[in-house]
Amino acid sequence: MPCDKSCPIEHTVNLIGHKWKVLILRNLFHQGTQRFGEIHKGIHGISQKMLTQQLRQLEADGILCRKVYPEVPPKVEYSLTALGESLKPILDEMNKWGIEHLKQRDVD
Amino acid sequence: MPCDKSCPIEHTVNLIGHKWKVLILRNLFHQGTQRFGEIHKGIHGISQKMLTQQLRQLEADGILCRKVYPEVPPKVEYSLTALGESLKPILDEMNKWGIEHLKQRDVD
DNA sequence: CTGCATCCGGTATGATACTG
DNA sequence: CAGTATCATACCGGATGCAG
Repeated sequence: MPCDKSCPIEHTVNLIGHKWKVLILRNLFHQGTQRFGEIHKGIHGISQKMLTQQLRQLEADGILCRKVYPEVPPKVEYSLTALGESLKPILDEMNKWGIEHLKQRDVD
Repeated sequence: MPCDKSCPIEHTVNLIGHKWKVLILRNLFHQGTQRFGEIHKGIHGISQKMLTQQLRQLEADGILCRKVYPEVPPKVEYSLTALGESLKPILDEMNKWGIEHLKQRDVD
């Protein structure tokens, strides 16, 4: 029933249903405003191209804000918008679940 | 800091950080135990192969249970395990966020 | 008839090198 | 430093085939 195109979960997934996007959000939630290189270092295994692509999509969806400083060397900062901040409860739940599940893993 | 390999969010993302997996979980949470064809119909745009692949991964990770009935015509049912059920709060938050955000969209 | 494995063509992704 | 361009590769979707 909620599986139409107006399904809330489907809508959410269309915006952040991608591994890298969640990890980008995690970084911004935890570190606040960050530069491109900072985010890149903080996410293990992502390529520059993929990071650029995902950042641009998140920006286009109004989840984060991209601020370019016209300097040399170039400096670009990314920060969460209000819409991005509103995703925090989801990230929190994922964090809580991960903690619980890692505890169980340790028991094994 | 939490960005090591033991980061809870990264762990969670590795298990369900995929668009189709979240939608599969949504279906099972909403409809309970379902057959392959039911899930396929319920998720718009997914191919049979992708559905099979994602279901197998979720099964391998212990999130859902696959039960084959040796009948003609064949029948395969998928249901959530206890581990899968424990993901519900995450789905709930995604649902809540989607509802809120769709409301804002309507205003536009 | 259902569930799913295989083959093939298009698309997305990763590694590297290069630019402003 | 923050990307872009290029190319090799891996992944994905669609059609087909097959077993039960």
